[in-house]
Amino acid sequence: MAGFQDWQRTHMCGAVDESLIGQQVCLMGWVLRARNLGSLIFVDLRDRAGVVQVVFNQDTNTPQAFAVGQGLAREYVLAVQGRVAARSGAVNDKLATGKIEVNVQDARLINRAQTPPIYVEDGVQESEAVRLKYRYLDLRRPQLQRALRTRAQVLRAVRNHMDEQGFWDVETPILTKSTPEGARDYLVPSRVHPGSFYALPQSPQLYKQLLMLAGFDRYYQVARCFRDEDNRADRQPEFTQVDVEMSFARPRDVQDVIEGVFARVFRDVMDAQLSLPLPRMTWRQAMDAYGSDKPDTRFDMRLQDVGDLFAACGFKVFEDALAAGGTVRCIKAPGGGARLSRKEIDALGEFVKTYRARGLAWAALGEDGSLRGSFVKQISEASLAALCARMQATPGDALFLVADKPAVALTALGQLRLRLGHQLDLIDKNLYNLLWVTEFPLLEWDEEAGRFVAMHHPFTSPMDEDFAAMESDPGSVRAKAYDLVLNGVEMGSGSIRIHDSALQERMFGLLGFTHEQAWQRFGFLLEAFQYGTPPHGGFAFGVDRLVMMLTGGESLRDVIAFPKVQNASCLMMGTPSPVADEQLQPLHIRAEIEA
RNA sequence: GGCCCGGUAGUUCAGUUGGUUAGAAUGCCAGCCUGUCACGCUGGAGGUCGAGGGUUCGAGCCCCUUCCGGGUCGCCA
Repeated sequence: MAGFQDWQRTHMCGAVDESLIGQQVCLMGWVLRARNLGSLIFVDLRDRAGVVQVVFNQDTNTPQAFAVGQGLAREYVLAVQGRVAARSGAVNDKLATGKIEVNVQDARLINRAQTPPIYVEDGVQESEAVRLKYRYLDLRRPQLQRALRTRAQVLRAVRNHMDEQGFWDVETPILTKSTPEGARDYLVPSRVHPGSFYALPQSPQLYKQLLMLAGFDRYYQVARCFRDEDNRADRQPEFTQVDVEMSFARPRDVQDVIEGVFARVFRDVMDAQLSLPLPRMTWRQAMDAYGSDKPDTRFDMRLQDVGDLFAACGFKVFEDALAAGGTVRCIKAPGGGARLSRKEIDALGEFVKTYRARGLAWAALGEDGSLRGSFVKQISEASLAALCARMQATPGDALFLVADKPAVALTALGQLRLRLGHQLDLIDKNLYNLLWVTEFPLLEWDEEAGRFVAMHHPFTSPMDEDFAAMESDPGSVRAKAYDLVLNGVEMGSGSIRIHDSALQERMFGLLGFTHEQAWQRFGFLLEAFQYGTPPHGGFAFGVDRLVMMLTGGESLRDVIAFPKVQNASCLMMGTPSPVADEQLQPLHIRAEIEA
């Protein structure tokens, strides 16, 4: 291996084009594939810019150069000097550089490679476990390179915009304080303080509020956050969010800034125009119409309240649910919904049960106008007719109903709506539907804990109009909280914060904290609030999810360079790992693993 | 913590009611090949059927336990 120190790379492989025909180039890259025809060897040479064909020829190459070509295998690192030429063989339409090739004049093998366990090509079928173990090889695939390039472009667009809007990028600690409420913390033991622990931040929430108190006025940060909870395709234990906070801001002021950032990202990265201001709906409207606080508005199929039609319909399931304070909601699967087979409908019934619905009632309107379904024989004709009228059902439609507690009925039908939207292919994949969901409830009841918990976080301000109900009817209080939703996925959330010490204590009271507990846990904040706190509010949105949406990825693993798997381990490095007792001793920790 | 799917050659998979020596494709190795581009042709090597236990004359296949990967409910202020 002769090395390459005295060679100067002139072009990226993927950047060689017809304009260079006749010119001398020096390329360096990885061997995607070598086709050895004996005295003629074609090599697909790859770098991050693309692939180009280089040709070794026994008749024209020096024996030394040709020997390099003969010794090549996949993923070897190669340097070639040669002349760009129009293809003397057939043009390859599948290759961006398919009209040209590089005829080798000299070549050097820079490094060899083991036979790779995966193919470094898009559209291959290796299991994700193998790909993640060899992530550095998987990352060579064009698809992942594109995704991470998009990610870099998104971050650049965000930073450019926020800088231009007068926001200062301030870093906050990674070693921070464990707080109750919220997700489980990742903990870091202190060597100097035996028995004490730092926590990795779930978000820079309190720091950014204190920065407002400190007069920074407009702050943002690309912040890494950590949550020790079970993962999903769209949930990683560590993730990146763009964290924003503004002083003297109303909800609309924050939303304007965030809309601006998203418009900038769509313009710079996707070359697409967002129409501003974005649509808005209240949380109540979203739940009632879509059965979700993050509605996918790319298709209609709205939920309807049909409970009033069934108070005395003769069908015990509906009547009992209503009598127990429940509700009956309905969606209409249009055109072709009635063609769903019995087996498919049974599967839908099982599906809603995973969301705690007791069952799924259905009715299908045949092309001849006849009605069949799970409850049509047990219900009065008048109720059926009223239902069809309310739902504006036409032949070929199917109706699905859930009768249950409101929260269950809405969620189950909302999820069913999404499933049917996909199953019946009602979703235009080219749309990017962004919208605000506003006026979230301040609190939600936690059955397990037997108390209210904050829906957003405990620092969220109630709406002024609802102050009076805080103690008398806490569940009805709305918050100055808002989420940004893209195609049914929560991009981020924000709120106007409490900036008054007394109101903050009132809020802690609603969460069941005594005065002493509140001061013990958040004393630094309550004290800080006494030193002249400006009204303030902000927002945070997930970079990983946004990039996933923009690149059409199925999982956050597709847009994070070194992701973790479901059980939060890294298959490549073997993270986490046990440590030696000698490492634990200075930390005053002894590991005793429970059986 | 619950539920569902999966684990067989380097890789992707097939493997019938439990029955001789576990197959295919691709990759890999060797040889041939001047216009290939998933090059082609000839030949060859390659297996702890995730692991442990059980049932059986006999287990890739049946049962139990467990590990690993994926999805999901709970959880994720």
